[in-house]
Amino acid sequence: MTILIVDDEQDILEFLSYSLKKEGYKVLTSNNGSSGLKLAKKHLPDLIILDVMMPEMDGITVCKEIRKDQELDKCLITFLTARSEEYSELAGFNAGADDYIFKPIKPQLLVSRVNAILKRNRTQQLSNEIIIGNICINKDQHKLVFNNTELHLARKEFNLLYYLMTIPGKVFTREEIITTIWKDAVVGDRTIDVHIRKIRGKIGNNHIKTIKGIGYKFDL
Amino acid sequence: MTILIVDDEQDILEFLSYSLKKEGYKVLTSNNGSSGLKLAKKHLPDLIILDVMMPEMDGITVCKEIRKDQELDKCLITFLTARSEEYSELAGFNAGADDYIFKPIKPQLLVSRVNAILKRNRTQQLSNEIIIGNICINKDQHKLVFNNTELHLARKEFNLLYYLMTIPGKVFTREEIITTIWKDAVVGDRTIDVHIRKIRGKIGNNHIKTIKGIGYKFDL
DNA sequence: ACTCAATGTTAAGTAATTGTTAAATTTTAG
DNA sequence: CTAAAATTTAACAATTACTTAACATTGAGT
Repeated sequence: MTILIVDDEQDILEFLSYSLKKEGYKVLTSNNGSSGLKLAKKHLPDLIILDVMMPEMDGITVCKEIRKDQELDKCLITFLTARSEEYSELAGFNAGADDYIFKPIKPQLLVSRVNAILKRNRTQQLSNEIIIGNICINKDQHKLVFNNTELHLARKEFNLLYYLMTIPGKVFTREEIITTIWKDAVVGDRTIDVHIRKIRGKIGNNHIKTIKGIGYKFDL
Repeated sequence: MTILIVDDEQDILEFLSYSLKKEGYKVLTSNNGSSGLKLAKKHLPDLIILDVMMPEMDGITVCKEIRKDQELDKCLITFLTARSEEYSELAGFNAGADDYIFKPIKPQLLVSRVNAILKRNRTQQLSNEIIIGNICINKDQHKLVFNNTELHLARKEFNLLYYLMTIPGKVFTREEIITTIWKDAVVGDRTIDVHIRKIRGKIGNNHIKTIKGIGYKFDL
Protein backbone atom coordinates (compact mmCIF):
# COMPACT_ATOMS: atom_id res chain seq x y z
CA MET A 1 0.00 0.00 0.00
CA THR A 2 1.48 3.30 -1.11
CA ILE A 3 0.48 6.68 0.27
CA LEU A 4 1.40 10.04 -1.22
CA ILE A 5 1.34 13.08 1.04
CA VAL A 6 1.29 16.55 -0.45
CA ASP A 7 1.73 19.48 1.93
CA ASP A 8 3.78 22.65 1.87
CA GLU A 9 4.67 22.48 5.54
CA GLN A 10 7.74 20.37 6.11
CA ASP A 11 6.80 19.58 9.74
CA ILE A 12 3.52 18.03 8.77
CA LEU A 13 5.10 16.11 5.94
CA GLU A 14 7.61 14.55 8.30
CA PHE A 15 5.16 13.88 11.02
CA LEU A 16 2.62 12.16 8.76
CA SER A 17 5.30 10.28 6.94
CA TYR A 18 6.72 8.97 10.20
CA SER A 19 3.34 7.87 11.56
CA LEU A 20 2.32 6.06 8.41
CA LYS A 21 5.65 4.40 7.72
CA LYS A 22 5.50 2.96 11.20
CA GLU A 23 2.24 1.33 10.19
CA GLY A 24 3.95 -0.36 7.29
CA TYR A 25 2.84 1.87 4.45
CA LYS A 26 5.15 2.95 1.70
CA VAL A 27 5.13 6.75 1.83
CA LEU A 28 5.96 9.34 -0.82
CA THR A 29 6.00 13.05 -0.07
CA SER A 30 5.87 16.28 -2.00
CA ASN A 31 5.81 19.87 -0.81
CA ASN A 32 3.84 21.38 -3.66
CA GLY A 33 0.90 20.63 -5.87
CA SER A 34 2.47 20.26 -9.28
CA SER A 35 5.29 17.95 -8.22
CA GLY A 36 2.75 15.98 -6.16
CA LEU A 37 0.69 15.51 -9.28
CA LYS A 38 3.71 14.22 -11.18
CA LEU A 39 4.56 11.79 -8.40
CA ALA A 40 0.98 10.56 -8.33
CA LYS A 41 0.98 9.86 -12.07
CA LYS A 42 4.29 8.07 -11.83
CA HIS A 43 3.69 5.89 -8.78
CA LEU A 44 -0.09 5.44 -8.79
CA PRO A 45 -0.44 5.47 -5.00
CA ASP A 46 -3.40 3.88 -3.28
CA LEU A 47 -4.11 6.95 -1.22
CA ILE A 48 -3.23 10.61 -1.60
CA ILE A 49 -3.35 12.94 1.38
CA LEU A 50 -3.67 16.49 0.09
CA ASP A 51 -3.37 19.74 1.93
CA VAL A 52 -6.06 22.11 0.76
CA MET A 53 -4.16 25.34 1.31
CA MET A 54 -0.93 25.43 -0.64
CA PRO A 55 0.83 28.18 -2.55
CA GLU A 56 0.65 27.98 -6.35
CA MET A 57 -1.42 24.91 -7.02
CA ASP A 58 -3.89 24.25 -4.21
CA GLY A 59 -5.25 20.88 -3.14
CA ILE A 60 -8.57 21.21 -4.88
CA THR A 61 -6.93 21.87 -8.21
CA VAL A 62 -4.61 18.91 -7.72
CA CYS A 63 -7.59 16.76 -6.83
CA LYS A 64 -9.47 17.76 -9.97
CA GLU A 65 -6.42 17.03 -12.09
CA ILE A 66 -6.06 13.61 -10.50
CA ARG A 67 -9.66 12.79 -11.18
CA LYS A 68 -9.15 13.56 -14.84
CA ASP A 69 -6.53 10.82 -15.06
CA GLN A 70 -7.97 7.47 -16.00
CA GLU A 71 -5.17 5.55 -14.33
CA LEU A 72 -5.66 7.38 -11.05
CA ASP A 73 -9.37 6.84 -11.06
CA LYS A 74 -9.36 4.32 -8.28
CA CYS A 75 -6.89 6.05 -6.05
CA LEU A 76 -8.37 7.53 -2.91
CA ILE A 77 -7.98 11.16 -1.95
CA THR A 78 -8.14 12.64 1.51
CA PHE A 79 -8.04 16.36 2.16
CA LEU A 80 -6.15 17.91 4.99
CA THR A 81 -7.76 21.08 6.18
CA ALA A 82 -7.79 23.44 9.13
CA ARG A 83 -10.98 23.44 11.09
CA SER A 84 -11.45 27.15 10.48
CA GLU A 85 -11.49 26.60 6.73
CA GLU A 86 -14.08 23.94 7.01
CA TYR A 87 -17.07 25.73 5.54
CA SER A 88 -15.44 27.25 2.52
CA GLU A 89 -13.28 24.27 1.80
CA LEU A 90 -15.94 21.65 2.08
CA ALA A 91 -16.70 22.59 -1.48
CA GLY A 92 -13.53 20.70 -2.30
CA PHE A 93 -15.39 17.47 -1.91
CA ASN A 94 -17.07 18.15 -5.17
CA ALA A 95 -13.68 17.87 -6.76
CA GLY A 96 -13.81 14.15 -6.03
CA ALA A 97 -12.32 13.62 -2.58
CA ASP A 98 -13.08 10.51 -0.57
CA ASP A 99 -12.49 11.79 2.93
CA TYR A 100 -11.12 14.68 4.92
CA ILE A 101 -8.96 15.07 7.99
CA PHE A 102 -8.88 18.20 10.09
CA LYS A 103 -5.82 19.89 11.46
CA PRO A 104 -4.38 19.79 14.02
CA ILE A 105 -3.84 16.11 13.37
CA LYS A 106 -3.95 13.57 16.17
CA PRO A 107 -1.62 10.74 15.22
CA GLN A 108 -3.68 7.79 16.42
CA LEU A 109 -6.75 9.22 14.76
CA LEU A 110 -4.92 9.75 11.50
CA VAL A 111 -3.63 6.21 11.40
CA SER A 112 -6.93 4.57 12.18
CA ARG A 113 -8.65 6.81 9.66
CA VAL A 114 -6.18 5.94 6.93
CA ASN A 115 -6.45 2.25 7.73
CA ALA A 116 -10.21 2.47 7.56
CA ILE A 117 -10.26 4.32 4.27
CA LEU A 118 -7.91 1.92 2.58
CA LYS A 119 -9.64 -1.12 3.95
CA ARG A 120 -13.17 -0.13 3.11
CA ASN A 121 -12.76 1.67 -0.10
CA ARG A 122 -11.17 -1.07 -2.09
CA THR A 123 -14.63 -2.03 -3.21
CA GLN A 124 -17.13 0.04 -5.04
CA GLN A 125 -18.58 2.66 -2.81
CA LEU A 126 -22.25 3.06 -2.89
CA SER A 127 -23.05 -0.12 -4.64
CA ASN A 128 -23.51 -3.67 -3.56
CA GLU A 129 -22.18 -4.57 -6.95
CA ILE A 130 -18.58 -5.51 -7.60
CA ILE A 131 -17.41 -5.61 -11.19
CA ILE A 132 -14.02 -7.06 -11.98
CA GLY A 133 -13.16 -7.93 -15.54
CA ASN A 134 -15.92 -10.07 -16.97
CA ILE A 135 -17.34 -10.93 -13.58
CA CYS A 136 -20.10 -8.95 -11.97
CA ILE A 137 -21.52 -9.92 -8.62
CA ASN A 138 -24.49 -8.19 -7.07
CA LYS A 139 -25.48 -8.96 -3.54
CA ASP A 140 -28.90 -7.32 -3.44
CA GLN A 141 -29.93 -9.23 -6.50
CA HIS A 142 -28.00 -12.30 -5.54
CA LYS A 143 -26.85 -12.35 -9.10
CA LEU A 144 -23.60 -13.39 -10.73
CA VAL A 145 -22.88 -12.48 -14.32
CA PHE A 146 -19.88 -14.16 -15.91
CA ASN A 147 -19.05 -13.45 -19.56
CA ASN A 148 -22.47 -11.88 -20.01
CA THR A 149 -24.12 -15.03 -18.78
CA GLU A 150 -26.05 -15.20 -15.57
CA LEU A 151 -24.93 -18.06 -13.39
CA HIS A 152 -26.52 -19.43 -10.29
CA LEU A 153 -24.52 -19.78 -7.10
CA ALA A 154 -25.91 -21.40 -3.97
CA ARG A 155 -25.93 -19.28 -0.85
CA LYS A 156 -22.61 -20.36 0.65
CA GLU A 157 -20.88 -20.27 -2.71
CA PHE A 158 -22.24 -16.82 -3.34
CA ASN A 159 -21.23 -15.42 0.02
CA LEU A 160 -17.79 -16.92 -0.31
CA LEU A 161 -17.14 -15.50 -3.76
CA TYR A 162 -18.55 -12.13 -2.77
CA TYR A 163 -16.33 -12.07 0.27
CA LEU A 164 -13.20 -12.84 -1.73
CA MET A 165 -14.14 -10.20 -4.29
CA THR A 166 -14.59 -7.43 -1.73
CA ILE A 167 -10.82 -7.07 -1.67
CA PRO A 168 -9.36 -8.43 -4.91
CA GLY A 169 -5.81 -9.60 -4.53
CA LYS A 170 -5.99 -9.95 -0.78
CA VAL A 171 -5.37 -13.41 0.55
CA PHE A 172 -8.11 -14.42 2.94
CA THR A 173 -7.00 -17.04 5.41
CA ARG A 174 -9.07 -20.14 5.91
CA GLU A 175 -9.77 -18.89 9.38
CA GLU A 176 -11.04 -15.52 8.13
CA ILE A 177 -13.25 -17.30 5.65
CA ILE A 178 -14.65 -19.69 8.23
CA THR A 179 -15.45 -17.00 10.76
CA THR A 180 -17.07 -14.80 8.13
CA ILE A 181 -19.08 -17.30 6.14
CA TRP A 182 -19.68 -20.04 8.68
CA LYS A 183 -19.75 -17.90 11.83
CA ASP A 184 -19.64 -20.23 14.79
CA ALA A 185 -20.56 -23.39 12.97
CA VAL A 186 -18.02 -26.18 13.15
CA VAL A 187 -17.30 -27.75 9.80
CA GLY A 188 -14.76 -30.22 8.47
CA ASP A 189 -11.48 -29.41 6.78
CA ARG A 190 -12.59 -30.04 3.25
CA THR A 191 -15.75 -27.96 3.32
CA ILE A 192 -14.13 -24.76 2.10
CA ASP A 193 -12.31 -26.61 -0.67
CA VAL A 194 -15.49 -28.18 -1.92
CA HIS A 195 -17.18 -24.81 -2.14
CA ILE A 196 -14.17 -23.32 -3.88
CA ARG A 197 -14.35 -26.24 -6.29
CA LYS A 198 -17.99 -25.51 -7.04
CA ILE A 199 -17.26 -21.85 -7.72
CA ARG A 200 -14.29 -22.72 -9.92
CA GLY A 201 -16.48 -25.14 -11.79
CA LYS A 202 -18.63 -22.16 -12.70
CA ILE A 203 -16.24 -19.26 -13.28
CA GLY A 204 -13.16 -21.28 -14.24
CA ASN A 205 -9.95 -21.95 -12.36
CA ASN A 206 -8.18 -18.69 -13.15
CA HIS A 207 -9.80 -16.29 -10.76
CA ILE A 208 -9.57 -17.94 -7.39
CA LYS A 209 -6.01 -18.70 -6.48
CA THR A 210 -4.85 -21.01 -3.73
CA ILE A 211 -2.08 -19.80 -1.49
CA LYS A 212 -0.99 -23.02 0.05
CA GLY A 213 -0.73 -22.90 3.80
CA ILE A 214 -2.58 -19.62 4.01
CA GLY A 215 -5.81 -19.35 2.11
CA TYR A 216 -7.42 -18.11 -1.09
CA LYS A 217 -7.57 -14.91 -3.04
CA PHE A 218 -9.58 -13.54 -5.92
CA ASP A 219 -7.54 -12.18 -8.80
CA LEU A 220 -7.74 -10.76 -12.31
CA MET B 1 -38.21 18.86 0.16
CA THR B 2 -36.92 18.61 3.73
CA ILE B 3 -34.13 16.29 4.83
CA LEU B 4 -33.26 15.48 8.42
CA ILE B 5 -29.75 14.23 9.17
CA VAL B 6 -29.00 12.46 12.44
CA ASP B 7 -25.36 11.70 13.22
CA ASP B 8 -23.22 12.06 16.30
CA GLU B 9 -20.18 13.25 14.34
CA GLN B 10 -20.28 16.99 13.84
CA ASP B 11 -18.01 16.79 10.78
CA ILE B 12 -20.36 14.53 8.91
CA LEU B 13 -23.38 16.57 9.90
CA GLU B 14 -21.84 19.72 8.49
CA PHE B 15 -20.53 18.09 5.40
CA LEU B 16 -23.82 16.41 4.46
CA SER B 17 -25.76 19.49 5.36
CA TYR B 18 -23.59 21.62 3.13
CA SER B 19 -23.80 19.26 0.16
CA LEU B 20 -27.56 18.91 0.34
CA LYS B 21 -28.35 22.55 0.98
CA LYS B 22 -26.42 23.39 -2.14
CA GLU B 23 -28.80 21.11 -4.04
CA GLY B 24 -31.70 23.14 -2.77
CA TYR B 25 -32.97 20.90 -0.02
CA LYS B 26 -34.09 22.24 3.32
CA VAL B 27 -31.87 20.52 5.86
CA LEU B 28 -32.35 19.85 9.58
CA THR B 29 -29.67 18.25 11.72
CA SER B 30 -29.44 16.50 15.05
CA ASN B 31 -26.47 14.93 16.79
CA ASN B 32 -28.34 12.27 18.73
CA GLY B 33 -31.16 9.79 18.30
CA SER B 34 -33.74 11.07 20.71
CA SER B 35 -33.59 14.71 19.64
CA GLY B 36 -33.59 13.53 16.02
CA LEU B 37 -36.79 11.66 16.71
CA LYS B 38 -38.38 14.79 18.18
CA LEU B 39 -37.34 16.87 15.19
CA ALA B 40 -38.75 14.27 12.83
CA LYS B 41 -42.13 14.28 14.58
CA LYS B 42 -42.24 18.04 14.57
CA HIS B 43 -41.14 18.75 10.99
CA LEU B 44 -42.20 15.58 9.14
CA PRO B 45 -39.22 15.59 6.74
CA ASP B 46 -39.38 13.80 3.41
CA LEU B 47 -36.13 11.96 4.01
CA ILE B 48 -34.21 11.07 7.14
CA ILE B 49 -30.53 10.15 6.93
CA LEU B 50 -29.65 8.13 10.02
CA ASP B 51 -26.28 7.04 11.30
CA VAL B 52 -26.47 3.44 12.46
CA MET B 53 -23.83 3.71 15.14
CA MET B 54 -24.63 6.38 17.69
CA PRO B 55 -24.21 6.51 21.46
CA GLU B 56 -27.39 6.13 23.52
CA MET B 57 -30.12 5.64 20.94
CA ASP B 58 -28.77 3.95 17.80
CA GLY B 59 -30.09 4.42 14.28
CA ILE B 60 -32.03 1.19 14.13
CA THR B 61 -33.94 2.03 17.30
CA VAL B 62 -34.72 5.49 15.95
CA CYS B 63 -35.88 3.95 12.70
CA LYS B 64 -38.22 1.56 14.47
CA GLU B 65 -39.67 4.41 16.51
CA ILE B 66 -40.24 6.45 13.38
CA ARG B 67 -41.99 3.57 11.71
CA LYS B 68 -44.39 3.35 14.63
CA ASP B 69 -45.55 6.90 13.97
CA GLN B 70 -48.50 7.08 11.62
CA GLU B 71 -47.66 10.58 10.46
CA LEU B 72 -44.12 9.62 9.55
CA ASP B 73 -45.20 6.56 7.65
CA LYS B 74 -44.41 8.00 4.26
CA CYS B 75 -41.08 9.54 5.15
CA LEU B 76 -38.07 7.79 3.67
CA ILE B 77 -35.20 6.56 5.79
CA THR B 78 -31.64 6.04 4.65
CA PHE B 79 -29.02 4.50 6.87
CA LEU B 80 -25.45 5.66 7.01
CA THR B 81 -23.11 2.80 7.80
CA ALA B 82 -19.52 1.70 7.50
CA ARG B 83 -19.00 -1.05 4.99
CA SER B 84 -17.48 -3.23 7.67
CA GLU B 85 -20.84 -3.27 9.42
CA GLU B 86 -22.44 -4.56 6.29
CA TYR B 87 -23.85 -7.61 7.95
CA SER B 88 -26.09 -5.38 10.02
CA GLU B 89 -27.83 -4.56 6.77
CA LEU B 90 -30.61 -7.01 7.29
CA ALA B 91 -31.45 -5.60 10.68
CA GLY B 92 -31.71 -2.19 9.09
CA PHE B 93 -34.05 -3.16 6.30
CA ASN B 94 -36.20 -4.99 8.78
CA ALA B 95 -36.43 -1.89 10.89
CA GLY B 96 -37.98 -0.20 7.88
CA ALA B 97 -35.12 1.47 6.04
CA ASP B 98 -35.46 2.41 2.39
CA ASP B 99 -31.84 2.66 1.43
CA TYR B 100 -28.26 2.43 2.59
CA ILE B 101 -25.29 4.70 2.13
CA PHE B 102 -21.84 3.53 3.05
CA LYS B 103 -19.13 5.57 4.70
CA PRO B 104 -16.88 7.15 3.80
CA ILE B 105 -19.29 9.23 1.78
CA LYS B 106 -18.51 10.55 -1.66
CA PRO B 107 -20.37 13.83 -2.05
CA GLN B 108 -21.34 13.58 -5.68
CA LEU B 109 -22.66 10.08 -5.18
CA LEU B 110 -24.51 11.09 -2.05
CA VAL B 111 -26.34 13.85 -3.84
CA SER B 112 -27.31 11.71 -6.79
CA ARG B 113 -28.42 8.96 -4.47
CA VAL B 114 -30.57 11.29 -2.44
CA ASN B 115 -32.07 12.75 -5.59
CA ALA B 116 -32.81 9.26 -6.85
CA ILE B 117 -34.48 8.15 -3.64
CA LEU B 118 -36.72 11.17 -3.50
CA LYS B 119 -37.53 11.00 -7.18
CA ARG B 120 -38.33 7.32 -7.12
CA ASN B 121 -40.70 7.95 -4.30
CA ARG B 122 -42.30 10.94 -5.99
CA THR B 123 -43.11 9.11 -9.17
CA GLN B 124 -44.40 6.17 -7.24
CA GLN B 125 -46.68 8.40 -5.27
CA LEU B 126 -48.09 10.03 -8.37
CA SER B 127 -49.10 6.76 -9.90
CA ASN B 128 -48.98 3.59 -7.93
CA GLU B 129 -48.56 1.72 -11.14
CA ILE B 130 -45.65 -0.49 -12.05
CA ILE B 131 -45.33 -1.79 -15.58
CA ILE B 132 -42.76 -4.46 -16.32
CA GLY B 133 -42.92 -6.35 -19.58
CA ASN B 134 -46.42 -7.68 -20.06
CA ILE B 135 -47.35 -7.19 -16.43
CA CYS B 136 -49.00 -4.07 -15.15
CA ILE B 137 -49.93 -3.71 -11.54
CA ASN B 138 -51.82 -0.74 -10.16
CA LYS B 139 -52.19 -0.33 -6.47
CA ASP B 140 -54.80 2.42 -6.45
CA GLN B 141 -57.11 0.40 -8.60
CA HIS B 142 -56.02 -2.92 -7.13
CA LYS B 143 -55.73 -4.14 -10.65
CA LEU B 144 -53.39 -6.58 -12.33
CA VAL B 145 -53.16 -6.82 -16.09
CA PHE B 146 -51.19 -9.75 -17.47
CA ASN B 147 -50.89 -10.24 -21.25
CA ASN B 148 -53.69 -7.72 -21.78
CA THR B 149 -55.97 -9.72 -19.55
CA GLU B 150 -57.18 -8.49 -16.21
CA LEU B 151 -56.59 -11.02 -13.46
CA HIS B 152 -57.86 -11.06 -9.96
CA LEU B 153 -55.47 -11.34 -7.04
CA ALA B 154 -56.59 -11.63 -3.45
CA ARG B 155 -55.31 -8.89 -1.15
CA LYS B 156 -52.29 -10.69 0.30
CA GLU B 157 -51.32 -12.05 -3.09
CA PHE B 158 -51.62 -8.59 -4.54
CA ASN B 159 -49.58 -6.88 -1.84
CA LEU B 160 -46.90 -9.52 -2.09
CA LEU B 161 -46.57 -9.26 -5.85
CA TYR B 162 -46.65 -5.48 -5.70
CA TYR B 163 -43.95 -5.48 -3.05
CA LEU B 164 -41.68 -7.73 -5.09
CA MET B 165 -42.26 -5.57 -8.16
CA THR B 166 -41.30 -2.32 -6.43
CA ILE B 167 -37.65 -3.25 -6.92
CA PRO B 168 -37.39 -5.72 -9.80
CA GLY B 169 -34.35 -7.94 -9.51
CA LYS B 170 -33.81 -7.33 -5.83
CA VAL B 171 -34.04 -10.37 -3.64
CA PHE B 172 -36.43 -9.79 -0.79
CA THR B 173 -35.68 -12.00 2.16
CA ARG B 174 -38.46 -13.96 3.76
CA GLU B 175 -38.00 -11.81 6.79
CA GLU B 176 -38.39 -8.61 4.80
CA ILE B 177 -41.50 -10.00 3.18
CA ILE B 178 -43.01 -11.06 6.48
CA THR B 179 -42.40 -7.74 8.20
CA THR B 180 -43.76 -5.82 5.23
CA ILE B 181 -46.82 -7.83 4.30
CA TRP B 182 -47.70 -9.46 7.59
CA LYS B 183 -46.41 -6.72 9.93
CA ASP B 184 -46.34 -8.15 13.41
CA ALA B 185 -48.62 -11.10 12.76
CA VAL B 186 -47.11 -14.48 13.45
CA VAL B 187 -47.63 -16.91 10.63
CA GLY B 188 -46.33 -20.35 9.84
CA ASP B 189 -43.37 -21.21 7.65
CA ARG B 190 -45.30 -22.25 4.61
CA THR B 191 -47.62 -19.27 4.36
CA ILE B 192 -45.39 -17.26 2.04
CA ASP B 193 -44.86 -20.25 -0.22
CA VAL B 194 -48.55 -20.86 -0.58
CA HIS B 195 -49.14 -17.28 -1.64
CA ILE B 196 -46.23 -17.41 -4.05
CA ARG B 197 -47.77 -20.57 -5.46
CA LYS B 198 -51.09 -18.80 -6.01
CA ILE B 199 -49.42 -15.89 -7.78
CA ARG B 200 -47.37 -18.21 -9.94
CA GLY B 201 -50.51 -20.08 -10.82
CA LYS B 202 -51.81 -16.84 -12.30
CA ILE B 203 -48.81 -15.14 -13.93
CA GLY B 204 -46.73 -18.26 -14.62
CA ASN B 205 -43.58 -19.55 -13.00
CA ASN B 206 -41.10 -17.40 -14.86
CA HIS B 207 -41.38 -14.11 -13.11
CA ILE B 208 -40.98 -14.90 -9.45
CA LYS B 209 -37.71 -16.59 -8.76
CA THR B 210 -36.78 -18.46 -5.62
CA ILE B 211 -33.36 -17.85 -4.16
CA LYS B 212 -33.08 -20.75 -1.83
CA GLY B 213 -31.93 -19.82 1.61
CA ILE B 214 -32.62 -16.14 1.04
CA GLY B 215 -35.95 -15.25 -0.45
CA TYR B 216 -37.77 -14.35 -3.65
CA LYS B 217 -37.32 -11.83 -6.41
CA PHE B 218 -39.34 -10.55 -9.31
CA ASP B 219 -37.56 -10.67 -12.65
CA LEU B 220 -37.98 -10.07 -16.37
C1' DA C 1 13.81 -36.31 -6.23
C1' DC C 2 11.44 -37.44 -1.97
C1' DT C 3 8.22 -36.61 1.64
C1' DC C 4 4.32 -35.14 3.94
C1' DA C 5 1.08 -31.91 4.97
C1' DA C 6 -2.12 -29.20 2.50
C1' DT C 7 -5.36 -29.02 -0.97
C1' DG C 8 -8.19 -31.08 -4.94
C1' DT C 9 -11.80 -34.10 -6.39
C1' DT C 10 -15.68 -36.97 -6.44
C1' DA C 11 -19.66 -39.19 -5.08
C1' DA C 12 -22.77 -40.06 -1.82
C1' DG C 13 -25.10 -39.13 2.47
C1' DT C 14 -27.44 -35.78 5.31
C1' DA C 15 -29.65 -31.63 6.29
C1' DA C 16 -32.24 -27.69 5.12
C1' DT C 17 -35.45 -25.33 2.38
C1' DT C 18 -39.18 -24.90 -0.56
C1' DG C 19 -43.24 -26.85 -3.25
C1' DT C 20 -47.78 -28.75 -3.24
C1' DT C 21 -52.16 -30.03 -1.88
C1' DA C 22 -56.16 -30.23 0.70
C1' DA C 23 -58.48 -29.33 4.68
C1' DA C 24 -59.33 -26.15 8.57
C1' DT C 25 -60.01 -21.66 9.92
C1' DT C 26 -60.90 -16.84 9.43
C1' DT C 27 -62.64 -12.93 6.98
C1' DT C 28 -65.67 -10.63 3.95
C1' DA C 29 -69.71 -9.40 1.38
C1' DG C 30 -74.41 -9.67 0.75
C1' DC D 1 -76.41 -14.76 9.66
C1' DT D 2 -74.60 -17.32 5.95
C1' DA D 3 -72.11 -18.57 1.88
C1' DA D 4 -68.19 -17.66 -0.61
C1' DA D 5 -63.72 -16.14 -0.70
C1' DA D 6 -59.46 -15.59 1.44
C1' DT D 7 -56.05 -17.07 4.38
C1' DT D 8 -53.58 -20.16 7.16
C1' DT D 9 -52.16 -24.62 8.65
C1' DA D 10 -50.41 -29.12 8.39
C1' DA D 11 -48.67 -33.11 6.31
C1' DC D 12 -45.86 -34.75 3.06
C1' DA D 13 -43.15 -34.57 -1.38
C1' DA D 14 -39.59 -32.69 -3.99
C1' DT D 15 -35.71 -30.21 -4.55
C1' DT D 16 -31.58 -28.11 -3.54
C1' DA D 17 -27.75 -27.14 -0.59
C1' DC D 18 -24.30 -28.59 2.33
C1' DT D 19 -21.14 -31.64 4.45
C1' DT D 20 -18.54 -35.67 4.84
C1' DA D 21 -15.43 -39.21 3.77
C1' DA D 22 -12.35 -41.52 1.00
C1' DC D 23 -8.88 -41.14 -1.96
C1' DA D 24 -5.91 -38.43 -5.40
C1' DT D 25 -2.89 -34.85 -6.35
C1' DT D 26 0.07 -31.07 -5.52
C1' DG D 27 3.90 -28.45 -4.03
C1' DA D 28 7.19 -26.45 -0.57
C1' DG D 29 11.01 -27.74 2.05
C1' DT D 30 14.60 -30.93 2.71
